[in-house]
Amino acid sequence: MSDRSIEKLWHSLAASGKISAEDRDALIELPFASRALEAGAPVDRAEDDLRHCSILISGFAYCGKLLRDGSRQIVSLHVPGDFLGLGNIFQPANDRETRMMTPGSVAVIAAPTLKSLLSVRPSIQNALWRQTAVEAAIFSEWLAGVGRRDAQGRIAHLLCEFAVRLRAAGLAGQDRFDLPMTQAQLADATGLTAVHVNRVLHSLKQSGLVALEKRTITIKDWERLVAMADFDPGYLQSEPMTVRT
Amino acid sequence: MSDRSIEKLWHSLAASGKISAEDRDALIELPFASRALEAGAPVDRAEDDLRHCSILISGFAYCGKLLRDGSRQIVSLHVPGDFLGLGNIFQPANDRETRMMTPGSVAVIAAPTLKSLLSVRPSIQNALWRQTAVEAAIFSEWLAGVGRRDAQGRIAHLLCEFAVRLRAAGLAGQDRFDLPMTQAQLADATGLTAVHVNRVLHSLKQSGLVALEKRTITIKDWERLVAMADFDPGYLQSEPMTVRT
DNA sequence: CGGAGGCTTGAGCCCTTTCAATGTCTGTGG
DNA sequence: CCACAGACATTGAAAGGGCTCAAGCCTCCG
Repeated sequence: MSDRSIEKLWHSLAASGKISAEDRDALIELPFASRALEAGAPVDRAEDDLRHCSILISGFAYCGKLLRDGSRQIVSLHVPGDFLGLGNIFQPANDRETRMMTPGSVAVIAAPTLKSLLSVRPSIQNALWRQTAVEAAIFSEWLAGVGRRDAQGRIAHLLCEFAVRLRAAGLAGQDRFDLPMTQAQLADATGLTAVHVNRVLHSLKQSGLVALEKRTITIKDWERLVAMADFDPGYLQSEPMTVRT
Repeated sequence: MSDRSIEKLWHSLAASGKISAEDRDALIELPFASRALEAGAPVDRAEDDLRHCSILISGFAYCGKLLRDGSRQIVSLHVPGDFLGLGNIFQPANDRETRMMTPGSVAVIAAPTLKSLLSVRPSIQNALWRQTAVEAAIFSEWLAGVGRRDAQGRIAHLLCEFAVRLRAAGLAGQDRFDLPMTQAQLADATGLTAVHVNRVLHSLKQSGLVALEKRTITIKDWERLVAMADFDPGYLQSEPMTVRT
């Protein structure tokens, strides 16, 4: 994997735990396979028997669960630097699909290879555990939203969360960013209908909370949006925990 | 912690990873504080500055998120052997509450103490990571349910999941078990209303899928219930992953 | 015996969905 | 440069699943 593309991962791992230079080197040495992907392309094609994890280098991705009736629930959104399919280490999940929302690239690594690294480098294992924990926290936050917030609150919450995560990844300014998903995907992420997402989006606009131009969002009244979403960004970060290195 | 009470934990950890006898001993030696709790009692009272984790020894518990408007979303149910508040290791969560659903007991341990054990015993860390991963998988399953299943599907799914988890913990027979929660709690777990939960429960009964006596559930037609819930138990288990010991 | 928490049931409303059609944008090929 | 296709966005009307409100009931327990 090129030093260039690993930077994002490095940044996100370092943000979530103490990792030594040796850890970093060990990570870089791994046999990654870089893949460029188009928008809509599945990320975790399991053409061989091995399971894989990947690191999102550029672009945005989502992970969704397919229900038997054909509907879909998007359960997570991913920004560059995120691990994709970490759960594949423990469990195969045949009803999940991870796809790119935009063109981008990933670095793929076979799960067994990653596993053997982890057994030698507990601090990396710790960092990945932490990422799983943050993911779980986001899940439960979404769960609360879909279960107990109305449509406006859900959309508002998703906008808040995405804005914060983009800023953390250094990909967005203060209150203006590109929302790289269609309204249908927004609907699948919030448990709504594309039609209703459209209406809610426009009601947010008419209320003066946001501005919409194509897929660029400008948050015009952060305070009211946060209030409407009942948004508290605490769950997105986790403070580093000391681990013997 | 008594050898008796650690058995459940031991069982659940061993089920999720290779743990050596030394690991087991190291775990038992930890300074646990055993606490008996009444139904409805909060589990993670943070009366001191330290954060705590606990292990549920007996009884059932839930973890919920409180929304600002006073509503609540229960995000997880816990059976004996589960770790409670594992997320506390990484993040303080002031909008969460973990409470007992029934009388029971927990073994409490300060998070820093647990941390220091983990840094010495990677395989225990691995087992806890795995438990976090399973929890995340359950979250996302619930998310899909609340987002995309109708009320009947959600209730049916919860019943299926709980039955399977109880059996895995050795606490229930084939198709008959005690559901240790009120209909209001069921509602908070499924994103519904207590009133509607009541109606759905009775419609399941009238359809001949389940029988209800007080809070004892008998699943009378497992196949149709699974179909209605679109239930696939795969996400509840994770196969052990080899780790250097 | 009284109170509290939980369960049950009914009626009406509302948010969201469904269905269906139209509009807009972008890229492609003639 | 225009015609066309396809994906996405927008809008309206009507239906429905679940909610709200409200009352009554049961059961346990002090």
